[in-house]
Amino acid sequence: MAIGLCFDAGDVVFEQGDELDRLFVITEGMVRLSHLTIDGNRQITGFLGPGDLMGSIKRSADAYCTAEAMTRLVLCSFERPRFSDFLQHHPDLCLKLFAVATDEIEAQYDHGILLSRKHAAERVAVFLHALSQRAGQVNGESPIIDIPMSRSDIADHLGLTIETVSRVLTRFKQQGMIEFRGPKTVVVKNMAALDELAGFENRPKPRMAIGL
Amino acid sequence: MAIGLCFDAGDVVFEQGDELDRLFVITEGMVRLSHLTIDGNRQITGFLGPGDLMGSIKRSADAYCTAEAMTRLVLCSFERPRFSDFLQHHPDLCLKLFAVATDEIEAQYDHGILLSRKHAAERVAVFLHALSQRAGQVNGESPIIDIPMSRSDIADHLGLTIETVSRVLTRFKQQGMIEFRGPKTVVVKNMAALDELAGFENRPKPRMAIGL
DNA sequence: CGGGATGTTGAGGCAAGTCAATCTAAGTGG
DNA sequence: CCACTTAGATTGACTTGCCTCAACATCCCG
Repeated sequence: MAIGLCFDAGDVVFEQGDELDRLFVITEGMVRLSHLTIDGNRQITGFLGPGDLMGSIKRSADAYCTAEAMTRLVLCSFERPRFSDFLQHHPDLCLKLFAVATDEIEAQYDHGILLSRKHAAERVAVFLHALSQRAGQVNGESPIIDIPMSRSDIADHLGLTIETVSRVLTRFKQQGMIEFRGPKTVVVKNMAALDELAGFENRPKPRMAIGL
Repeated sequence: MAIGLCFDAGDVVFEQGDELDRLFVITEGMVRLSHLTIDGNRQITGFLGPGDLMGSIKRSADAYCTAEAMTRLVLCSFERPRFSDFLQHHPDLCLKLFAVATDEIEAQYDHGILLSRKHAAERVAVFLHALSQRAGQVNGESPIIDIPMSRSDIADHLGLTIETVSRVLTRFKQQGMIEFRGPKTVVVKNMAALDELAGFENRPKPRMAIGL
């Protein structure tokens, strides 16, 4: 029933508009989900990692997003009809998945607030905070954050421009909050200040994400 | 199992942070869902109407939003544990609900794009478009839209200020796109122009919404 | 016919976008 | 190993759309 799949960085797993009747669980690597609007804007709806779910989950449908491998990627693929059958016979799992979906709705509410009400610096702070959380390593002081995505990806995720993202990051550097080890690696020198800026709402983050 | 409930306009059904172990199906009337951030911003996460679902759907949790009746309101209330049991024994319904949840995720993706990339005029156009859709009456020409919510609600839903919402509406009026019959009733004189502005993506809208 | 809530209009400022010019990093081939 | 190329990132000057603040108009309900 399940098929293993491998992709290289940059490969497209599925494309927006593709008729997709399949869903995936990420085993290894990271995925970027992006959506193009008719007026040519790209929105990064999310970044997924190991354990996360993506693809056509409800009835068969055209994919909302394009899914691209950001790193070497290992996936587990399921045919949706079979998966639906499976869920029919495992109602407990179905309920769990439903909970994951509602968590994602809440996460999107939060993201909407970020997009509509937060300043550029706050958005970037939230983003860095989320990255450091994901890394999981609570390196007491000065955690090192690896930023696997481009400035353009960050901008399209946070509703900013690459220039603004760049400017905010250099301001953070000048303020001594962070230090750079190359443009894709950051050392957080003042986590408290970052959390303060992020306006950290102490809601526990769901351990599993979902993408469409 | 199910209990009927009645509210007057302005009544609070449940409040953000309340421990909520109950979910509701709206029978009659409209509900406004709002979320307050720690920095004092209010975000209207959505407006719900007849047939829509809201409340604590996953595990018991503190409510994310405050739910207020915008009109006289009739609800059907369910205890979550019993509802979960019910779902356990009706996996087909569980799958349907899951589909509703994923529709909501998509809707939130779209809303995020609106909040991050669309101009004030486009946002208001999308909003008016959605209102006219909901009304359902495809009055060939010049549909009449009833706007049950305040400018403040609209602003907090679209990530704008009341002043900007007001300005955009008067601009629409000056351009001959709409006409006012009082501040809460609008006649659309040029639907094509409105759709154009809204950047109408021809995705079929889900018939059922969900709120947390 | 008040008076509070809601909506509109105007003037001015600012955060972030746009446009454009470097700077840097990472290849690539001679 | 080094010039050359190219994509990505940074920085700067300028513009602008929306927010802020403030005044005014209108609606609604006792």
